[in-house]
Amino acid sequence: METLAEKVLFDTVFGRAETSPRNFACAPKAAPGFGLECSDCEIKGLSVCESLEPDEFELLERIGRTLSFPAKATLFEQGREAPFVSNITSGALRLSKLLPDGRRQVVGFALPGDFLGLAMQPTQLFTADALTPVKICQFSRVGFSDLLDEKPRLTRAMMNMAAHELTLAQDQMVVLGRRTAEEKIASFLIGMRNRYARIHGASVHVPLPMTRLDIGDYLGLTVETVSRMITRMAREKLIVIVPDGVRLLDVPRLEQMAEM
Amino acid sequence: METLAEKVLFDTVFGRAETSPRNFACAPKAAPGFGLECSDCEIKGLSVCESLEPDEFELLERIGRTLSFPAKATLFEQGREAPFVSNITSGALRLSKLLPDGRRQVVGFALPGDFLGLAMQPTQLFTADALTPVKICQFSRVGFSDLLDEKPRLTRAMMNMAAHELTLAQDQMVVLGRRTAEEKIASFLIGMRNRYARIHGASVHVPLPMTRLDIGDYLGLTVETVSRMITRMAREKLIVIVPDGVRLLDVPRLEQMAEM
DNA sequence: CGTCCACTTGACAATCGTCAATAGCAGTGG
DNA sequence: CCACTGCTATTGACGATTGTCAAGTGGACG
Repeated sequence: METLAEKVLFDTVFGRAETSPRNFACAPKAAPGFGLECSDCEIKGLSVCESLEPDEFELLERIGRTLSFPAKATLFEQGREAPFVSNITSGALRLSKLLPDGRRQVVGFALPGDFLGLAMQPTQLFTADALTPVKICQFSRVGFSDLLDEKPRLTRAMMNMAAHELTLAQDQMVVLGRRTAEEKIASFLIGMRNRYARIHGASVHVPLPMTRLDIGDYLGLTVETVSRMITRMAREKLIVIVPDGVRLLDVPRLEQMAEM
Repeated sequence: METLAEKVLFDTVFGRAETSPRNFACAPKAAPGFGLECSDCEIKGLSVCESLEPDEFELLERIGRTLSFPAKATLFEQGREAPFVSNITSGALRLSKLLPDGRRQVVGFALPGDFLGLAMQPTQLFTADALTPVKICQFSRVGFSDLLDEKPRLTRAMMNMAAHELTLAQDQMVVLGRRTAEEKIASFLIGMRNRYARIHGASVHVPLPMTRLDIGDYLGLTVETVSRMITRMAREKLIVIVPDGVRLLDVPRLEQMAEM
């Protein structure tokens, strides 16, 4: 339901994707309460689950369940117990760390296919808030951990995913440490576009479900600087600001600014 | 032993390893000096190897070799082929990413027990330079990858290590994005102390094998700012500058400044 | 003894943050 | 329907932390 609404929003606001979307072929069933329906899963091809044989999904289905959260819901908080790990199937999350004095660092935005709890730690290392209505596929942490011991290919997939996240984190370090405000925004926009491309297919339309404050806390900037830079890029015809996102006008130029 | 060091230096300086990758998994070498001696390994308890049964070390010994590098040697360069992965057994490395215009971000300093090549990518994602003489335990990437498919516990250990690195990277994002110059230095010093504590045991003496420039490129600061902050902290009796490092005088205060 | 490099220190500049005011929009309730 | 509230975004003026430029010290090494 949320997914459908999202897709409608996406299509309404941004028009059709440049290349055909790959993952919305079949309509998902709203799963009431418990139980998984992996065979219907819309992000099968993106998640760690793809490393399992079809019959192995049964094991997952037994220890997992699907859950929905409304926008603005907090899925879990930094420092609390972490009894579950989960796989995002639709929606967007903000993952953030809070400093004692209130300063905040957004360590990432989680999208469909992303896994929460890679660290398999007993306590949460950051807070996760829903930016849109969100659906996840949730597993008991210890149950999932036990499953890893039985399914080497799943472990391998998790290792690859962790390694991939690590390289993204290192790229983000470069952005945070060595780039100007304008370059940070450019690299953020290009990065979001690339991430949506994996899910919806390539498009110059980039939904931004997070606020300017969230973007600032992700890039190590203030709201005001984010706003000024986005305004400036719009004035310079690099982008157009649309409701709930932006449209990229000069991708080559933006990519050059974001260049690694 | 001296012969080996010279040969390695030769290979390093003249780039033999990177231009003609040899497959050590298949090479039936029994040359004295080559091969592993895992039973004598000084970082056994710290590395991924600890996840293996004693008899499984034999497999590692067959596909790996030990190598030494002098200080300032470049182990590998960003963008080049990555035929090997390795485990650091002694020394310290600087891992850095270079931007087209010359700006540099140090993404980490690698110490004994750290693993290079977690991402298992065919090309290097960053450059690794020796800050001190370095010893590593090196494996062919594909050979090691194959071993992972046979040894689930090793895969699990690698996953945990990648996940741990990821949490460290996220902590570093907070430092880069949301901390002042002084806090960055404090958190860097406390972080280095904690890492050395795992290896050598706790101590207020913190060796700093890297230059101020390296520290700046790690923390998103300039050399001058790093120098000023360290000088100031020494003036305020938080630390004492000693040859090749610092001595921490007021650890509680520093920890408070670095607090997460 | 001279060169090189790391480090330090000072003066000045600029990017970005802080503070403040305002507009726009959605939701709420009289 | 409209006032009211609260949040987000934008814009301007000003300020400070940090970067830039420059000069100089000291240690390592040939």
